[in-house]
Amino acid sequence: MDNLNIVNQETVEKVRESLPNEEILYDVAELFKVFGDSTRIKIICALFEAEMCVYDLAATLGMTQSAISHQLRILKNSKLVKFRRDGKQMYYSLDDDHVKQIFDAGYKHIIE
Amino acid sequence: MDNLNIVNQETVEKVRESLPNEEILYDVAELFKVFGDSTRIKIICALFEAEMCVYDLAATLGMTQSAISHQLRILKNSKLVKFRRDGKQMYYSLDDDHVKQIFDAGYKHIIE
DNA sequence: TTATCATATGAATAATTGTTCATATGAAAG
DNA sequence: CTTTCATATGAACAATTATTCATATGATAA
Repeated sequence: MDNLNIVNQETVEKVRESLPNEEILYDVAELFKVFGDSTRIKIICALFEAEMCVYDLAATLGMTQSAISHQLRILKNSKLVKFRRDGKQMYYSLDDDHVKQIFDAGYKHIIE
Repeated sequence: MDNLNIVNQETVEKVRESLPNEEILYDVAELFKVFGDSTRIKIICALFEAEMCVYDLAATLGMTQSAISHQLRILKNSKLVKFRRDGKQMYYSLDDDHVKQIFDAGYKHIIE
């Protein structure tokens, strides 16, 4: 990738300087990837309403316990959900307001 | 998936009623999926600064013209970018403010 | 301690997806 | 019209990923 064919050198330089660093952009993309799956979006939406245990989430979404649990792990790893134990159940809930803000931003784009 | 083992029937019912419809959630997930790739996030970030032609985007990101073009097509299909011709070049730019709002929401979560 | 039950997890599979390479397209310049 | 050049696109490949099935874990209840 040489520079011989660059059309607008100034623009390229300006943009190169303005780009957030590689690693942050990678993390941002990874974060959006978590939102980029129907099952996880449904889990997130469900948790806007109430904290829920794994089996109830599965029943609500019509999916297996295992599938939900795998997806919850991804949400956990991304620090989007937190959980607590109550008796035999693990109750999951959203970790912070950012989740709602991110969801809403995307949701707005779709419904408009 | 029967209801025999549901732990909190009321919660399940409340959440079932509150969930946005299936199709909208699917579209929301599809939208976030577009943001969930490093290359596309970089393209989006670059276009925050200036409209750019395909080759300059490729040069800026250190990628091939073909890879960028393929990703621009995905951004185009999602109505996130628009474009115009100027001479031999196609100049791409962001289609609306939602793009920035969505990006910012995710970016905030990462840097905090 | 033992049995039970909700949840977690590993392996396997199918599907999706990003990049490359080769080539097509189509507007502009000659 | 013909050539050139920027961009677009199709096919192929490798990598990633969501779900399923089977089973492990570990807290609770007995």
